[in-house]
Amino acid sequence: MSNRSDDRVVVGIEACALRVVDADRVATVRASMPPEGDVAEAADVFGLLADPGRLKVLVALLEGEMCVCDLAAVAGASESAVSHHLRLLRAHRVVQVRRAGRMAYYRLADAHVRLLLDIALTHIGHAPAAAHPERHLTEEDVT
Amino acid sequence: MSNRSDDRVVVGIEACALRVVDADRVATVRASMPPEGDVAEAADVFGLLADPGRLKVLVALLEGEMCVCDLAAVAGASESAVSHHLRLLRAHRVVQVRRAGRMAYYRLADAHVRLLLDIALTHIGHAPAAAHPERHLTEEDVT
DNA sequence: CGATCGTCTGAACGATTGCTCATACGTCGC
DNA sequence: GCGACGTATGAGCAATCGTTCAGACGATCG
Repeated sequence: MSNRSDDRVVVGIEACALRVVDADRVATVRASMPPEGDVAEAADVFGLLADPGRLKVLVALLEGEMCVCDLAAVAGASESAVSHHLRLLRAHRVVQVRRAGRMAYYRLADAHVRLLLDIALTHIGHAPAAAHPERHLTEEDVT
Repeated sequence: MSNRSDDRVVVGIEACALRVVDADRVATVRASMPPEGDVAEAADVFGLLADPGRLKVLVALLEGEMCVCDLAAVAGASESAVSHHLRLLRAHRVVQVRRAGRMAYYRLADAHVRLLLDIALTHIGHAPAAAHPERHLTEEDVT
């Protein structure tokens, strides 16, 4: 599939023109890429799982429904912070609430998110311990 | 800060004391929760997938290795932005680079991330269209 | 050799995030 | 009724993120 690799092509498919090396491949992959909205939605869902506090809340909910204050205790966060998290998760239909008196019992409402959680936690345990760059970069890895 | 001694309990397991409703359950779930480091690591990985630009790059790499400029063309981002993203992904061992002359060909290096991508994209397509609250909240869902 | 290319990097800025604080709501006990 | 409770919300702030810009690096071409 090697088109002239010395013949750069300039494409202006969307907004800006970028040089590409393998125009055919770019076109193919571009075509097989899910629509912009779906990618954004997926990124959004991943974003919900990207916070340790929220993630702990969700992991706790894997075991069944819980009220806000217990979730806060499990996650080691303030009830206010947990409530904010639950609001976000509720807005994305990831959790569901059941009200009983003044209590609010939350539970996972998205099997697909539950699957993502299971996979992530399963694999993290026996992963090659990729690295723990808390937030800053710790690269220089490529040999 | 006194509490009822009948059912409410105050726990001070970690740093702050929080009121809990079901102390046994909190203890159980707390025990079954993966260690702090693992949760943080999982959150970190999800964070890598939480940006649309980065996600598009990774989805493109699902189909095989690509050079930076082609990835930029596919993702519709600047080559600099893509390079920054690839640096992050490299630091987390999510992608791997192969150098050929002045080109750099990247490819997915983490089967576990590939699985997460597959699942997310598969399910997003035929999800109940949870909602598209771009960034702001669009809740008022609980009946 | 110098010019150009593909890639990588650091600094800086704007946008977004997640927290705390204060407060408001509905529910329960007195 | 009143007060306490569990929860929900908004404002505000500090920290982080993702981008662009400018420039540097090694590799290749003439």
